[in-house]
Amino acid sequence: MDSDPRKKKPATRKESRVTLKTLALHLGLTPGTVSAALNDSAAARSLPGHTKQRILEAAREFNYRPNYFAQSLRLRRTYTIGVIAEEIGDAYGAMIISGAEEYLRKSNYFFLTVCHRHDQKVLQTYSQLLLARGVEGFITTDTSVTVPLGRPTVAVSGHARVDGVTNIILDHKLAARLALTHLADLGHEEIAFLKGHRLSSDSATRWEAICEVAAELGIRIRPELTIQIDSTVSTPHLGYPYAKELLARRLPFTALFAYNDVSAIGAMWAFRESGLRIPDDISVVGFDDIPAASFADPALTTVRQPLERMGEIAAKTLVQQIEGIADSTHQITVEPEFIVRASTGPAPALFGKSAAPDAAPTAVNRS
Amino acid sequence: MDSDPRKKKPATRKESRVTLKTLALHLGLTPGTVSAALNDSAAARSLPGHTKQRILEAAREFNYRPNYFAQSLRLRRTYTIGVIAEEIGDAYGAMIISGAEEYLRKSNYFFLTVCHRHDQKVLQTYSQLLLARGVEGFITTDTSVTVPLGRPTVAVSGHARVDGVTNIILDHKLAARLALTHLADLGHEEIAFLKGHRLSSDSATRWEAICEVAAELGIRIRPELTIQIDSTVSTPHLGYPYAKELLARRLPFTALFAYNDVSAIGAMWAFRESGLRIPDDISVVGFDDIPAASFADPALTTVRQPLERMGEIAAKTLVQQIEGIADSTHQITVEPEFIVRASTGPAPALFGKSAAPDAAPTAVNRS
DNA sequence: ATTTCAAGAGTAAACGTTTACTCACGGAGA
DNA sequence: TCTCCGTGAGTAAACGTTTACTCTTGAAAT
Repeated sequence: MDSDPRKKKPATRKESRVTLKTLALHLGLTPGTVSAALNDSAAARSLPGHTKQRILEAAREFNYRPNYFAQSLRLRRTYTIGVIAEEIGDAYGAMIISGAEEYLRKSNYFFLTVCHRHDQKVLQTYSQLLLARGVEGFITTDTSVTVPLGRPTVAVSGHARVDGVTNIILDHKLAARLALTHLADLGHEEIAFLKGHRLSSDSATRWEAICEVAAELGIRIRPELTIQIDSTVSTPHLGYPYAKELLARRLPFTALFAYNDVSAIGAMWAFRESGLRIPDDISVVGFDDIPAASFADPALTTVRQPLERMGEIAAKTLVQQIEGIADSTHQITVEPEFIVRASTGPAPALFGKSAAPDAAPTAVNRS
Repeated sequence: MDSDPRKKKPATRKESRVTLKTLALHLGLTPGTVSAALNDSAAARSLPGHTKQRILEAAREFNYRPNYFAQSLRLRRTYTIGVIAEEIGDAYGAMIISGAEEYLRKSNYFFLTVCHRHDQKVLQTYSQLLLARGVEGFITTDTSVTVPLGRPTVAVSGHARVDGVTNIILDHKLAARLALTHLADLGHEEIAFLKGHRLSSDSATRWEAICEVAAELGIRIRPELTIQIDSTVSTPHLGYPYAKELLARRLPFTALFAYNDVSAIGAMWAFRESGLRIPDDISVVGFDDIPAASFADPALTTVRQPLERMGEIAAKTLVQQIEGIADSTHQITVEPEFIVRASTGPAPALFGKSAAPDAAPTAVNRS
C-alpha cells in the first residue's frame, strides 16, 4: 500500500517509463490500438475520432515518447547519418560539419562523427562501426571514397567515381580562372605555386585546373617555381619552409598562388622575413577563406570555398537520397567566390622579372 | 509485377542479415546458447570449450555483428553521449569536440552533436531529443547548465552549481595572474579591458578573477577603460568597434587585455588604423590561443586555454561517471598557459600615461 | 430471416538480444 | 535402488513498437 503511489507518478521521479502499454492500460485499450492511433496508420482508419482524441490526449498527458530503439528495431530506420571527417579541430572540417549540422537538425536527423586523419584503414574500420550503429548514409570530408561504404555517401571534396558516392566539389576551373585572371590583370607573369599534399583530396584536381587555365590564359607555369607540399602540419608553418625554398632558388617571380590559406599565410611570413613587401614586391593568393585569412596582415586575397554551404548541400543531398526523393548523382559542383583583399597588387613593373632575387638579398642584409 | 521491385528495393541489395538465429541454425544450436557463448555470460559456464570455439568461429566466419538496436533495447545501454555545443564552426567549439572525439572513440563511445547558439530554449529541446536517442550523458560547451538534464553532464566552461553537472573550468585566477603580472612587469599601469558577452559563460568568472588579481597586484582597473562586449559576431569585427570606442574616450592606456583572441585581433586593427604601433605604443593580450592568434601580425600574446585537453577531460570524466567508476564532482580546474608573442612589449615610458591620446590624432592625420 | 458490411477494437507475430529458468541425461554416492 | 548432482543445452519471456489479420457487434440490405 505504501509502494503503490510510486508507480502512479506519470511523468517523473522513479524513471517510470511511459510505454504504449502504460497508455493502453490507462485507456483500457491495447498497445496496438494506441500505436495505430498515434501513427495515424492504416489500421487507425476504423477508429472513431473521439477515441483517437482520447489517445492523443493521454499521450500528451503522460508525455509519451516512443522508444527510439524499439522503433528502429522494428522499422529499420534510424534517422542517423555518419560523418567521417578528416579532422574536426580545424576550420575546414568544422565549418563543413557546422553546415551539415544545421540542415540535419532541421530535417530531424542526427549524426555521429569520427575523424580519419587521412588514414584509409581507419576509414574502413569506422565506417563499419557506424554501419553497426545503423547510420543510413555517410558524409565524408577531404578524402576520396574509393570503395563503396555500404550506404549512400556524399564526399565533400571527393574525387573518385564510385557507385553510390556523390562528390561535392568546388569548380576548380573557375577557382583557377578567378585567381589567375586576377593576377594576370595585375600584370603578374612569373607566378609561383604551392601544390597541395598528395593526401589532400583536392590537390590533383586543383592543380590540373590551374594548368589548364594557365594554358588558356597564356600564363607560363615553370616547374622550378612550383613546390609540392608534403608536410601535414596545419599551421602556417606549413607554408613557411616552402616559401623559403622558393626564395632560395633565386628565380624571379612576383606572385604566389598557394594551396590554401594556411600555407599562404606561412609564405607571407617567409617573404616578409626576407624583406619583401606584400603586395608591393610580391602578391599572394590563398585558397579556402578560412577566418584567419581576413585576420592576416595584409589581409589575404583568396578563393573562398563556401564550406558551410558545401556541408549543407552534402546533408541535403544525402537526406534526399535516403528518403528516395533523389537518385545518386556522381557529382555536384559549387562555385567559389574570389575575395580580393590586401595581399595582391600590381606586379612590380620596374624591377620586372628580377624583383624577387634582387629584393631577397637586400632584405637578408637588412635584417 | 513491374511494380513489385520498387518496394523490394527500399534499402539495398541482398542485405542478408546475420543474426543469432542464422548462427544457431548453422550450428544446430539455439540463439540463446550462441548469445551466451559470445558474451561469455553466466549461462555459458556450463558450455564445454569446444562448443564455445565452434560458436566463436562461426561468428567470425559469418562476420556476425550484434544488432545494436536490439541490444540497446534489451540492455538499456547505448554507448552514446550527446554533445551540445554553442557552435561547431568556430575554433573554440571545434577544438573541444575534437578533444572529446578522440577520447570517446578510443573508449568505444559515439556522440551526437547539436548547436545551441546560446539559446536556452534550444538547449532544453535538444537535450530532450538526445535523451530520446538514448544518450547516456551530455557534454556542453560555453553555457551554464542551470537545470539538470536528466543524465550525467559535463559542462565545459560551465559555472552553475547543479546536481549531476561537472564543470570543467579554466583556472581564471591563474590566467589573470599570468597576464597581469606579464603586463605589470613590462611597466604597464593603465590597462584597458574588454569584458566578454554576458551570454558567454566564462565572462563573469574571468572578470572577477581579473579584478581580484588586479587588487592583489595593486593594478588599478578604471571603469572608463573597461568595455562590455555585447555583440555576438565571432570575427575580429567583434573587437574593432570597442577598441575604437576606447580610443575615442581619450583616456591614457598602454595595454589592452581583451576578452578573447578574436576581439584582441580586431582591437589591433583598430589601434593600427589609428596609427598606434603594437607593441611599441600599446600592448595587446588575448585569450584562448586560437590558431589565428599565432597567425596575427604581430603574433598575439595570449592566455592559452588547452581546449582539446578540456574536451578530452570532459569526455573522460563523463565516461567514468557513466561507467560508475567515479562520482560526479562539482568542478575540475585546468591550468592555462601563457604564450608570449609579439603583441606585448615594454610600456612606452617617455610618453607615459598620455601615449594613446597623443598618438591617436597623429595617426589619423597621417592617413 | 438471412446475408452483408462496416465500425471498432483486439491478437499476435516479428524485429534481434539477453537471461533466468528448465530439462534430460548419466554417473557417483548412499 | 534411489537420490543427488554436474554437464550441456533448450525454453521462453522480456525490451517497446508496428502491422497484417481476426473477431465481435449491430444495423442495413436482400
